[in-house]
Amino acid sequence: MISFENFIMTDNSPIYLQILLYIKRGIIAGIICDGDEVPSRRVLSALLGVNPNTVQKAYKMLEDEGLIVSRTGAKSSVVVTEETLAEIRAELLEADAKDAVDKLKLMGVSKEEAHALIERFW
Amino acid sequence: MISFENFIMTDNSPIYLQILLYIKRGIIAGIICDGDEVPSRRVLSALLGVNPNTVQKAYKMLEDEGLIVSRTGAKSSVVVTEETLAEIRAELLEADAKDAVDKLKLMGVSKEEAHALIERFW
DNA sequence: CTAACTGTATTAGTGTAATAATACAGTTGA
DNA sequence: TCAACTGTATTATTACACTAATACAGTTAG
Repeated sequence: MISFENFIMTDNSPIYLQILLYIKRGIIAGIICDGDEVPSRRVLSALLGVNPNTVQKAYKMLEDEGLIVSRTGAKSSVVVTEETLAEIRAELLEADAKDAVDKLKLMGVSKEEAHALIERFW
Repeated sequence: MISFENFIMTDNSPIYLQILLYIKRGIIAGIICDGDEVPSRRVLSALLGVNPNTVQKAYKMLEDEGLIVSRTGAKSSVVVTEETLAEIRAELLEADAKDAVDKLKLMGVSKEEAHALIERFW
């Protein structure tokens, strides 16, 4: 059963996307592995304090991407292959790094300062 | 007149917030300075391909934060004091760095890899 | 077996982002 | 002066995120 301990609700982006990204990042980190069970829609919605439909939307998108399998009545679990792992790693890790670099550059931060910021907030 | 050359529409966050943040980051970078004129609501909306009301919403929020001054009929311009500069710098620069660090950590990236990513995408 | 859980689906309602079309008041430069 | 710009405001409409309540079908552990 995968954990949502480190899940933090950030603003300005849809909750279903935050759930989706949290799971994808967990997969990239190797914390969430092939075969791991995800919490049921009802359980996770209660845990996060959101509507079951919101969780369902996130899970449905994950299923459409082939990252979880669901069947009526049974628990849903994670599916990770080498291909999908490489895909989402390229999709997220690089996107996040690029996004951060862009923002810092826009604020006139030098590369040295960027490294210092990494050190400071790590 | 401040420029929107480097403005890129990123998804999943409201356009009016993207406009607001673009201007704040420009102020932090020192590219947008006290007294600089901002494009009129109609001009900027045409430039970005969005509705004038969307720009107005961003400008209204900037005015509420004391970062621009507007008066009917005249052009609006930026107001930057040492205090507001320090405020938004702390608000944005640290938030962006912290956000990036959190995301990378969540993906199991090491501090060394993070530095490498900065180098790669700078 | 069956109760308690699963996933899935539907309908209705709320709030907000964004668009569209106007209107009006004030400023400014030629 | 006055036309062309400014800011500001209003109303209506669309789309989406989210909530709420409910229903039904299938699974699973005791």
